[in-house]
Amino acid sequence: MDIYFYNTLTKKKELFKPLDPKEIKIYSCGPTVYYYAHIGNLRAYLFMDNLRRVLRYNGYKLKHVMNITDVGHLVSDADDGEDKMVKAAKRENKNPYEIASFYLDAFLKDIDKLNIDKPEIIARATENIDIMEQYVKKIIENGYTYQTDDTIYFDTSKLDKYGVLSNRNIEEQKAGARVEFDNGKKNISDFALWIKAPENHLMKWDSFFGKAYPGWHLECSAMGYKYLGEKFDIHTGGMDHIPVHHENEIAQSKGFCGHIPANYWMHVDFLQVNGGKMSKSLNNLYTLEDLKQRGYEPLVYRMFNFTSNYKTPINFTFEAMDTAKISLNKLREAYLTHMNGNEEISDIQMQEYENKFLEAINDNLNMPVAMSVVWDIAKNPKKSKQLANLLLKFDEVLGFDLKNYEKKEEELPQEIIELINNRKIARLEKNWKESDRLRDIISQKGYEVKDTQNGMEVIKR
RNA sequence: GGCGCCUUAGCCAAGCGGUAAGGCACGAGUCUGCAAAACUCUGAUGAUCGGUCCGACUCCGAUAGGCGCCUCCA
Repeated sequence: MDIYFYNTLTKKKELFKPLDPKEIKIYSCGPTVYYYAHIGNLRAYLFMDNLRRVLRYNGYKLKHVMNITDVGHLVSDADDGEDKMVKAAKRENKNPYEIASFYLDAFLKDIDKLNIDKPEIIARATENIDIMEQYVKKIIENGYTYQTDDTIYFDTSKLDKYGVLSNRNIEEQKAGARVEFDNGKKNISDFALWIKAPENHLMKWDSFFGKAYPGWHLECSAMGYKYLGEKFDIHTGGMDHIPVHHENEIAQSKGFCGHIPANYWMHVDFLQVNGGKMSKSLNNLYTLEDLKQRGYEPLVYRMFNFTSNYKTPINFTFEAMDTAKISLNKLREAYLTHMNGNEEISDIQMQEYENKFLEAINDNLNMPVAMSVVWDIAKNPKKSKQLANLLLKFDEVLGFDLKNYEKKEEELPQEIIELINNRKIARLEKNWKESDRLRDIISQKGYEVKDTQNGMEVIKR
């Protein structure tokens, strides 16, 4: 079935045509590992996961690269700022390499917890300095650069057009730019490719330009080229990458080989918190760990994300997280219930479910609509293994790990077990007063008591 | 100063030029000694104003509010 993606390059939803139907090539801008990922960051990787799973559900094989930025990026083009890695290193009294490996590890753990399907290739910038150097040399050879005492700049005025993604153009920006024009740059949109390292700079490499380090945007172009070639199918990233990072990647690629590196550019919009930006100063930056402490397992956050489309902003509220938490439990319960059912579902019905689901996910990853199909199945009054298996199939895209879900029989402390037994006796004797008293005690100790048709059920809260 | 986006019921939200998916909450009911759970039922005329059209939430314009980018940021 046809797949449609919204393409930032053309600003339209387009039919997806792979370069090579045997293998889809994707590049995703990954994290800069200088601190814990917050849930806004993680939305981007849930999107990436979603894209992977949808393509695979459609039968495609993937070659997907994600970079890990462990080279410090300067705070600005002018060489007067500290870079993020160095800043973090100072903060924690470690060297930048220790910072990188610590937070890379934390990041990988987070995406595992979210059940995110990892790209085939995870490439660290520091391990690819050589390819970046080659890349720059070629751009220089092709005549797209100029150099100052300490920096090699990309000359954006040499391009036929700069700003194809974001509709920016050099002239307009000059007019009302808020940013100071850096000394040495010819055009405001020019950017550093290769920078001579000051004496005290910690991360630097020997190169044709002396001890130096790469500019901000180079790593993605170079590693994309290394693993995927001059042209690949899809490039993903956050909204914020559109105006600078991805424009510059496009510029670099044009300077390197004359064309835009990817056919489809897909960007995730931001997660907002209570209608506004998430920021440290507002004290609303949450990590997975923060959510866990408030009682939301990581997959709840996954569920929450499926209420909206990736390319619109989503508003994070704890009310919505409660919704997601309950929903996830209901879906799991429904799955188990269907698993134990034996009713027949017609082929026509089954086919309709499959078609609707596929149509939704292939329509630019429309997860809200896909979920409506899932709920339709989950709430089907006929209880059927066929439906359970269908949910399992859809779970290849959803990623809730239903297959491994089973109702956990909580290991209850002896104290609680005794209370439960006493309550059972009280109930047999129809001593409701005692029964309620015991329920209150159990509840006070943090356990929830339910009297179902199959007897008493006690769950830790 | 420039570029762009958003505004749909209490909350998260989808789609669509022809009279608004889904989830959760709320409310009502069934069940139960009660409670919880489960199940059933139940809600919006689309920020405001104006225009185009036989017909607009869906297109155009204005107003209000919000968000993002132009500087590291998913």
